[in-house]
Amino acid sequence: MARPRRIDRDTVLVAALAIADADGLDSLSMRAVAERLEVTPMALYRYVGGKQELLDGLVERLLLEWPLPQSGQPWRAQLTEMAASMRATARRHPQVFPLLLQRSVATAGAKRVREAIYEALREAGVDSDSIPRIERVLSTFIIGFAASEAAGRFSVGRRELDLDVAWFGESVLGQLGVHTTP
Amino acid sequence: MARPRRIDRDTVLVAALAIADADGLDSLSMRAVAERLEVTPMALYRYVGGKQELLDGLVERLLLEWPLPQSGQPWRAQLTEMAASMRATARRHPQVFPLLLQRSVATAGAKRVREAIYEALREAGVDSDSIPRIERVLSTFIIGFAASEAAGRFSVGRRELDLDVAWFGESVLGQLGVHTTP
DNA sequence: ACCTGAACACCGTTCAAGT
DNA sequence: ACCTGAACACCGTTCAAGT
Repeated sequence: MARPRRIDRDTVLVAALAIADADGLDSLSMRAVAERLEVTPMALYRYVGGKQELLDGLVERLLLEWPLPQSGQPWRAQLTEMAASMRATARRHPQVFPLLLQRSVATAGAKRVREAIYEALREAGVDSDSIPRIERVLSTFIIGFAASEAAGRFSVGRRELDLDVAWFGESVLGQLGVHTTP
Repeated sequence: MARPRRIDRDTVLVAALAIADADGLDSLSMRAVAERLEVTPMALYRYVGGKQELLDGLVERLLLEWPLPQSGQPWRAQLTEMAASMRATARRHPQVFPLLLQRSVATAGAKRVREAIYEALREAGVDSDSIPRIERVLSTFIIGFAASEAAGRFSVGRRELDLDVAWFGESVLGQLGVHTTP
């Protein structure tokens, strides 16, 4: 007998994200998600394989819902905007964000963000052999920086951190001519 | 009645690190540490305040035992060596390492490493106002990179990652003249 | 001073059953 | 097809007691 579905995968992930944001990653349990959805813990296992897969799902959701910049803009503005929205996301989900550095780069969500950076680098005229390397450097820095900021690792204020990111951009992006096809 | 001490803070942290390295962070519990030390879970609470403080202690141990480079070497060699030993530590303790990005920069261990980088930057002739900013950029990149590498986030091999770090160093350190006092 | 014992309020997950 | 119930083997931590 087909019953009406009370929950689905997305309902579960949304509830999990809400709990993590409100009460922290330590309070995020299968049982807490179940309670919030007014369902038995075991009902969740149909939609997420278990706790680990739940965490993977959260990261993937963050990546897939990322606002990507308009590709009409100049490449440098695109990259700057992506860096800013990365930090904004980290501030919105400080508990979940650090997981980004621990999950593989091979998922659909990771690929989506990576391709946007590739596109900006192509528009910058970067030699195609150098693109993957530069993307790894850029994304690793900005994710690490945003995670650090969100976790309160730094001892200086937002203004100073804005300048840190600007300085990094100046150093790395300002150099891209070296790798540019003439 | 004074009894002989069966364990101390360091014994506890060493046991915890061993468990995390062998079985993963998920298997690291107060109870598991206690069992390994042949002691009751509650005996640990005299030496570490609780689970959170245990994790803080692990990070602090990693930072305090960091091999710092000889200060006789050229500044660039010092920084390169620190980056390499950071990645080596991450590979040795892949489970604990990512915690580095989530813990404050205000502890004694963090200060010790930071001062070594400051020293190298001073020897490079970097303007003293710029030093803290450059240190944040360098350490955030290299910790984020090492954590990503250890967690298997990247899809390319070690050789390629060595080149990533070299490229980053070239971009950022090669620029330091801009901030150098004449 | 240092450690134990018992207890409380939690976990993730399996397995069989209900509709 | 979708969810429940009971159970198992775990957690971190408090509180009072033992030596």
